[in-house]
Amino acid sequence: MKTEEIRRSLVEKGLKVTPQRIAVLEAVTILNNHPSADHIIEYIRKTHPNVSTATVYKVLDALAENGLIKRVKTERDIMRYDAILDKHHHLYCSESDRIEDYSDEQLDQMLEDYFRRKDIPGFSIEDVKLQIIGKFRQT
Amino acid sequence: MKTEEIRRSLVEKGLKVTPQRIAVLEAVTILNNHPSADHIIEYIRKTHPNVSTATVYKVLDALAENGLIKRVKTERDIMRYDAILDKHHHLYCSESDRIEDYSDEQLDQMLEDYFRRKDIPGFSIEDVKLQIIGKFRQT
DNA sequence: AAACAAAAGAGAATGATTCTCTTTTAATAA
DNA sequence: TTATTAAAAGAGAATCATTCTCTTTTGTTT
Ligand SMILES: [Mn+2]
Ligand SMILES: [Mn+2]
Ligand SMILES: [Zn+2]
Ligand SMILES: [Zn+2]
Repeated sequence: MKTEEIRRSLVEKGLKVTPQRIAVLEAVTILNNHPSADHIIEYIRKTHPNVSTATVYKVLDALAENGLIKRVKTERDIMRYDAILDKHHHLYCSESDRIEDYSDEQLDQMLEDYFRRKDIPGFSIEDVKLQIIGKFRQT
Repeated sequence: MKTEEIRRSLVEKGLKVTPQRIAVLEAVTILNNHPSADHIIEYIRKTHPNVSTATVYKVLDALAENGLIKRVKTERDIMRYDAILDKHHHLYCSESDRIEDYSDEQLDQMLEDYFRRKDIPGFSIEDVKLQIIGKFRQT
């Protein structure tokens, strides 16, 4: 995502264009391994040494609220972030913090079909998330 | 789960039988709405006023490590616990902290079949968890 | 250029959980 | 039954990701 594109997407959402927001959105895009706030702060500070921790959290919130990034839940007490907005699932490593993307339209289709037919009494489904936990082979 | 049964299951796992462990395991069983550590502490203190917070956390860890209870992850920064050990999924309310059990053998079978056929390159699956998010109708 | 709401910065606060250290206790052996 | 001892409990401090509060700065609009 080029800087110009980032500017445009911020304006589009009615968000003020600030260097901090640009930097954070760039960081999440470039650090494409579902970075944590800490990762993002570390990365950003190389070029913007004075960015405050609180600002990064506030920016991440604003971006997530406005659908410019997604939050990725983990087993730990640490939120991770994702610049990929298309529907996809995640492969979680059971022995490290690695999280990889997993897109599978056939699977999504199957689940959608299944839950369209199958009614859960007293409950209306909004979203079905899959956490696929396992081990990555070799590197 | 009767107290005697609890004693037996602790012994079976090689865990010392302590009043605190019995109380916590009883609490998780009786508070059958996937209680948090806080809920459990509150409940236990009615009859065991001197139980320490740290002890409850340590007991919950020990019970979970030994498969006597299960951890239930939430969207929040709060762990919940489950005395039901059979395979089941959870329905998460998108507007409250309510979590209900959802068992669906047909679904499990479908997913198992799917992932037995479908290989994810470089990844070996250990577990597939489903988070079903939505709204409970009426109460 | 001025005005102003929104955003950033600094640092304290929060809160679930973990840690450290001391005391107690359940299990086992004598 | 009593003594031994490793494991567990208790108390309270520490941790640490995240949030909050308050002040200062800045992006956007006139
Ligand atoms: Mn925490
Ligand atoms: Mn927290
Ligand atoms: Zn992703
Ligand atoms: Zn359950």
